Amino acid sequence: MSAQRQARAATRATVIKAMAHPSRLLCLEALMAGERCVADLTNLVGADISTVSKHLALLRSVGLVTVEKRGLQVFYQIACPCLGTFFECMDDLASSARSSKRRAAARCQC
Amino acid sequence: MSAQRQARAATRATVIKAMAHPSRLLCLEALMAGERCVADLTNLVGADISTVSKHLALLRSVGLVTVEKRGLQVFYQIACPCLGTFFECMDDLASSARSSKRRAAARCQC
DNA sequence: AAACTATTTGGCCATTTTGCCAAGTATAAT
DNA sequence: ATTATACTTGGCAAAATGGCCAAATAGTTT
Repeated sequence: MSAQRQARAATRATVIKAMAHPSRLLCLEALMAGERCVADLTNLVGADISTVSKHLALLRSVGLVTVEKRGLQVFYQIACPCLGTFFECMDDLASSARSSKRRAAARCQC
Repeated sequence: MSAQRQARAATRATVIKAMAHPSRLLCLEALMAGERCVADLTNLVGADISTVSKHLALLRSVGLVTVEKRGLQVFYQIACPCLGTFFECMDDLASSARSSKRRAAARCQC
């Protein structure tokens, strides 16, 4: 019974961990407006292209994005449109966590 | 302009990273059914109580859970009920990512 | 006040994650 | 065929995480 829960938690953690990085979130956010090639995302993130490529590979490995190669370029696209809602929710949480005294009433409304 | 995006991505990453661990997800899941004390969560997770305590402190630091001390015990409670929806979404993603050939059509519907 | 219970904190080591550079692969252009 | 372009992969050092034990803290009970 608990083994199943543990397994599910591990699976979820894999996906969530893949999102848990500023550069990867930046990519996901950009991709929500439409597909982008690696060079564009690299420019946006401001890191080495090899670094960004690895970040994207990770997102891909958990299914958060899909890939399509056209000519020399590789275009990445989000696979989970609902992320937008979730991100806003995280933003709300973050701001309430920042407020001087965090009280129970500050819970999110989503 | 981009500096603001970077900052927001960093903030989001902090919150999401806090969720990105099997034990912490297990705790969040349990807490969705109602508050729990550290001992209960420790029992559920199956790690040292000091380890679980640190996991909970992290969740608390980003505002994902709130705390209430009553007597000797400390009760943790989720601050963001919408997590349930999000987790299901992650589950869907994970299963489609697992399916033999991952195609664009396998995108989530949430 | 002493002993006990529930939880947190401090260290410390093992493991994982990041990021850059260099090298490799694939497709296109000359 | 060569050269160029767009990415990916391998390798390695630096930084961040995770987990246990021991010690400290806070609140209870005797």
